[in-house]
Formats: sequence, C-alpha cells, structure tokens
Amino acid sequence: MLYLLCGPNGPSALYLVAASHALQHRPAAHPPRNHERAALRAELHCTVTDGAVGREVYCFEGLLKTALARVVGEAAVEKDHMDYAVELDIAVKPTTPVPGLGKEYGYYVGAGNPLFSVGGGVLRTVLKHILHKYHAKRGYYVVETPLLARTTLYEVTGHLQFYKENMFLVNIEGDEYAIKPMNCPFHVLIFMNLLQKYQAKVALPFKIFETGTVHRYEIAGALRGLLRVRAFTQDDAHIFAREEDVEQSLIEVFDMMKDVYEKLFHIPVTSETVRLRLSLSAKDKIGSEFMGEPEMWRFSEEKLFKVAEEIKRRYGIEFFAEEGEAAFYGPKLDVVVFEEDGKEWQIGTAQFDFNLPMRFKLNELLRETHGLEGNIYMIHRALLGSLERFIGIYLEMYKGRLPFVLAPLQALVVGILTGKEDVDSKIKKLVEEAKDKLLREEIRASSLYTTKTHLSKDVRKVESTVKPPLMIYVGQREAEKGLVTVRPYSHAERRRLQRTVSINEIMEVVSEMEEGVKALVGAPVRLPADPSYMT
RNA sequence: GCCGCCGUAGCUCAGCCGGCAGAGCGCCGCCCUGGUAAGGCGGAGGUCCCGGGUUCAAAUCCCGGCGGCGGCUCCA
Repeated sequence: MLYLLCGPNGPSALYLVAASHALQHRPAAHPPRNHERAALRAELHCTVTDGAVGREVYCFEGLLKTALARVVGEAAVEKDHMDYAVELDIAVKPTTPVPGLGKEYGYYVGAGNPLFSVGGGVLRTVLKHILHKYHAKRGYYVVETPLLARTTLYEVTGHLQFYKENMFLVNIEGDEYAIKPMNCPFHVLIFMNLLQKYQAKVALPFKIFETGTVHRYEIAGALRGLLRVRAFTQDDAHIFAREEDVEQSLIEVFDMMKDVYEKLFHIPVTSETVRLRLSLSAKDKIGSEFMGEPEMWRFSEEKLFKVAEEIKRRYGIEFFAEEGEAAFYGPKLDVVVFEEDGKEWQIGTAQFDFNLPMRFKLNELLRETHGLEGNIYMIHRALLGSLERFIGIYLEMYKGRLPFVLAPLQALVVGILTGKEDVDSKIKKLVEEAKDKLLREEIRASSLYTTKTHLSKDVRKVESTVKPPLMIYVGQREAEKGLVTVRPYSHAERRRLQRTVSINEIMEVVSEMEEGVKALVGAPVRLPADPSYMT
C-alpha cells in the first residue's frame, strides 16, 4: 500500500513514500506532523510516470534513501471537520480585522464589505439606538427604508443620470433594480405620502431620520480601511423647510453635531479638532456634473455661506470654501477632520438641495396643502457621516479607546490574589459581588484573576487590546477594608483616574461615565452582552 | 481603474539566490507571589492567501486570480 504525503500545495506537489517504510522508521517519540496526518488519511493509487525514480534525491526526514520522482495518481482523502471548516473559511474569507481592534469587532468579507462581529455588533446597536432616540427627541421621525428599488425611482431623482457609475444594479424578473446608494429618495416619498393624506397637519419643517445602509460602487483603489468602504450606514436625515426656516434648520444641525461629538464621543469641538468646508459647485460644470440652473446654485451657495459665518460666530469654528466639491444636487457644508499627515476626511455634512423638491414637484404639492408661496428646500444632513468612517477615525484618534457606553467590554474586575487562602476568599467574594452587581445593571462586565507578580503583565495585555473603559481592582488592601479601587478612563485627560469606593458606590462611577449619553437622550443606554470571551 | 509594496502560527513579523516551517507576544502546564503597560521554565499550535505552471523537489521561481496597505483619482 502506498500513501500520499501531500505537500503544501496539495496533491499536485507530492512526496511519495512507501507507507510501511515511513511508519516503520519513524521514531515513536516523533508522532506524525500535521501535513503528514493529512497524508496518512489519503490512500493513493498511483503510477510512476517519470524516469527519475531511483535517482538520488533529497530525503524526507532522512528516512528514505531514494526519493521518488513525479507521480500521477488519485487520492481518496477522507475529510475531517477541519477540512470542512477550511473550505467554509475560504468561501467566506474573513480577512483584515477592523484596524486597531480584533476580529471580534469585525472584518472584511470582500473588498470594502465589512462584517460586524459580536463586538462591533454591540457597538453599532447601542450607537444606533442612541441616534434614534436623540433624533426622535429633537423632532425627527425615525423610519426605515428598503435596500432595493426599481430604477424608475432613480430616474426621477436624477441618480441614474448623475450617479449611475456608483450604483449596484440588479435584474429581477426582467426589471432593473438598484441597491440604494442614498436614502433620500425614500424619505421624499414618505414625506409626499404623508402630505397627500394629512395635508396641512404635517408640520414644517418636516424632519425625517434613518440609520440607513447604502451601497456604492467605489473603484477598488479608492477603498481604505473603514474610512472608505462600499457598504456603509449613514446617520441620514432630511429636512424639508420653507426658505425662511432654512438657515435656522441648518444651524440646528450643527448644534446637534456639537452635542453628539462632545457628549457621546468626548470630542471637544474646536478649530483644532474639526473644520468646516463649504463645498461649492464648479461653475463651468453646472448642467453636466452638477444638476440644475446656475441661479439656484448661486442662491443656495450664498445661503450656506451665511450659515458658515454664523457657526463661526457661535462656535469659533473656521471654514474654508472649495469649488467643485459640492454634491451633484447641491452645495454642502461639511465637517472635516484631519489626519496627522494632513489628509482630510469628511464626517458630518449638511447639504442644500433645491433639485429633488423640483423633480418631485414638491412646490406644487405644498402650494395645495400648506399654501406655500415660495419654494420648499430640502436639507440632507448627517452628524457622523457614516458609522464606519466615524468609528474608524475615532479609533485612530483615541487609539482604540471607545466611550464607556459603546465599548463591548465596559468594565473589567481584576482580582489580585495573594496565595493566602483567607485573604483570597475575601478577594474572590468582592470580585464576584462587583461583577454581579454590574451585570445585574446590564453593564457588560467581566473579571479576571492575577497575582502581584502577574498584575502588570495582565494590565498591559488588556490595556493594549480590549481597553475596558472601567477597571476595578480588588487585592489584599481592598479586601481588608471591604472596598474596591476603581480606575475609570477619562477621555478628557486621556488617562485613568483612580479612587477607592464601596461596592455600592460602583454604580455611581458608572453613572458618571454615562452622563453625556443621559444628557443626550435622557436616560442611560445599556445593552447586555456576555463579554467574558474577551478576557 | 492605474502605479508601488504586501499576504507565513491567534497577533506582529523573519525566512524568499528552491532542499526537514521559524522568532517574539498570546494560549496551555508548572514554578514564583515584587499592586496598575513585559517574573522564570516547559509544552501545544501551520492549506506558508487561492488556482495553474516549471522542477526529482516550491513558502521560495513563473503566470492568473482574490484580499490588504500606500499614492493618483474619487467620496460618507
């Protein structure tokens, strides 16, 4: 009987070995290596086709005096569960993890196509919940719209004319559909349907919000980590306002941005952290790349200029104008951040749009329902831009330190054991008490035990990987007093603060860490999940 | 889409002038018991991205693909 030893490239590159020979000569102390195990499962019927058999060649582990040359054969390989796992792995191909974090947060399953795993899932679910509630409190209706629509919709909006090269198109039963590249067409439809049914009862300005996932075909070379992907979720909203309400509505948007950046993400909004970019049309391309009439562009660009000046007056944030940066349907006022190398990334945006209302004949409709005299204008806006990009930039800025409410592992209780049984049992009791208390309150908490010797090594490990915003230490000192040492991470100071508190006071520390979110949405936002796999 | 670099252990990477698959960290076990980012010893752990080709022999050389990073271009 002959056995096939598969080389790294499988059956095409072979070492052929007489099995009895190999097995006989293998010292008992050296069990088969991995690639041999696979080989030993494979039964081979082969014919030697090359005249080289018998030539002096290199030996496999020095066991054979004569290696065999080329063979052609068929191998019947019995698959084990690992083989199937490997096949599936290749089919799905999890590749690069989210930069700075592990694969438990997320990874790419195709070019520009991120998957959010259990860690990223918690982060995004909490973030979306906060955004939904915050917008609802600020007078936005929260909706959800489908991924697919007939392309006829995008003919009306102009996307098919101005944006087609970025759209994924799909044919279903002979009809052409598009995967939505933007949420706005659906939001216009919803507004129109409400107007038709409820007429003047629909209050202006009308504000509609969605955490909408869109897909855009970006050329492969444009993709860049989480900062530029093909599938992403926008915190997208549209405001339909009369001319006299436009400026106030826009200023309100920037007020909300500041609110969310500072209270949820601890990012101080100053000229040092963010800048405003007034993105204008290129005059010679109006009609080709930019949709609509020159007068309307001039009108709306002036409006945005006034808003930019007002924001500068209120918040002291500088702005700069750039021609040719506008969206195809209107000019924008973008929030941009700069990387260390000077590369700029757009996050939040407020975009002025006179085109879509015209295309959907909204002026005429509102003339009937609301006795509108001028025009209705549409504002497209996003506070974070896309969740992916915002999180990607944030992870860079804060070196993977997420805000308390978003971190998959929020609190880690560390027991420092002494080796003395009576002391250790007290320590363990305190650790378990602290953890149970946190878990009961739906804080994502876990624990780990270490010793004085190992403490610094274990701290280094969690501080360089999962980075739990709240660390709680229990050692001999704490056990003697029945207290715990808390070390919450302060984003403002970029370091951990420390104090010693009773078990009952732990939730006060948690409460302090949730303050920003409570200020935003009125209540803490908690999502239980078992994070113990992370420690 | 174009140009350049890259893909090897859970992670970061070495090996790449073809010839037995490597290190550090992590993980597991033992020893230790120096309180806030590296204590000591031992062990386990691989489809060298995928597919073809050349060769007695490929992680290594050639062709094609996929994926990642950086630049151009483009955008949230």
